[in-house]
Amino acid sequence: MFGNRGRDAGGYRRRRVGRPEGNGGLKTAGDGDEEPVGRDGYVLDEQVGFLLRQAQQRHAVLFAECFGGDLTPTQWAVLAKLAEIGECSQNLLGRYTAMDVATIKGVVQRLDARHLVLRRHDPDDRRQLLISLSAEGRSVYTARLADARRASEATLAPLGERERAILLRCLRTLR
Amino acid sequence: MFGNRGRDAGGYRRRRVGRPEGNGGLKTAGDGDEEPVGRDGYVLDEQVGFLLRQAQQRHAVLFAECFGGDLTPTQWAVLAKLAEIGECSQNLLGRYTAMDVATIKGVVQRLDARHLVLRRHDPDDRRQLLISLSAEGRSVYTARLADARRASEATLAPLGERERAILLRCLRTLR
DNA sequence: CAGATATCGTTCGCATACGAACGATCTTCG
DNA sequence: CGAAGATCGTTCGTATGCGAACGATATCTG
Repeated sequence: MFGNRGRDAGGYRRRRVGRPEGNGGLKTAGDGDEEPVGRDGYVLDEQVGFLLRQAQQRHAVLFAECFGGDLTPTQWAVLAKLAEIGECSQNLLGRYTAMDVATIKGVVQRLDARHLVLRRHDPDDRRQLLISLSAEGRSVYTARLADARRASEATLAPLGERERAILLRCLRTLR
Repeated sequence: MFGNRGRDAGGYRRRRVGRPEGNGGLKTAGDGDEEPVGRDGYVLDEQVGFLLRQAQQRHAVLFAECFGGDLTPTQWAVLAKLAEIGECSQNLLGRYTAMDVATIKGVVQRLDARHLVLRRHDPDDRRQLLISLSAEGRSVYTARLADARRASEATLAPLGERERAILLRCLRTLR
């Protein structure tokens, strides 16, 4: 299904982020070592942060493919969390979905513009803004659940059962 | 060293992205199941994409701590890659550092504003913009190498030797 | 050589992502 | 009650991150 993994589909080369294959004739500065160490033992391609960023990029592409473009991963996260826990203050919602107060504000704003969420002030605490799924938001959530599963599945596709479990456990530990 | 992991240091609560502990009295909509499945078997907190995003957030915090605020992960990636491969076209540099053409442009621009990189036109191919480390950029790279190592180390700290190796291998596979 | 095609860098628009500062409101404690 | 401290939402500035469109240039093909 995701056979060629969406990269370099044929004779032409799309403008996307992808590793240049091989070491296209580039001389690695600082020669002399036989080891696969590039410089000073620090190789960017082996650093967790760099790999994490790329893994997330890959996931973002697959996610967009599965969802056909509308609904970003963060927007979906908000919908899914609201479906899980029901009405919730914007602040708490941000913590549940791992978003900064400024970030969650923008995401909710865009979802509200599409009438997928409802916003109302908490009568008991006038500081709080309570967010919940609208009827349309709930139906969108239900309709897109299959896409979300496909996105996760597609991302983990290159891994076996055991590797998937270990990866998820490690990521949860790092979190 | 990073004992409390920078979260909720004491009596006050900083404004940061963090999981709310426990399930603070929230009723999970859709009850009846004993299983740890929240709704329809889809639990946001178990999805790769969500975990990847949070792992990267965590890394970003640790990276910023190790680097004292200046130099973002992407900026460091550019410096490190340039140190590895030497002068390079902006486009290729972007591919090596997994950045979009528009993104690498901004990063290089900011590094250039700080005189850490040099830019010159390729005389043989007037489309290309060749990027390289300036003298100052190289010394910054050398000086910060220890910080970069600490950032990677701090991120992987909660994992054992075997887990680290597996995680890195899995991430590379997903990439 | 000339047209088709590909590549490179730039720009624009949009969507995260977060720190910092701010005012409004709630809670706590004297 | 009243001041101090904490929390909530908003706004601003900065930095990624990517798609799309554009013009300039290089390469390929007939």
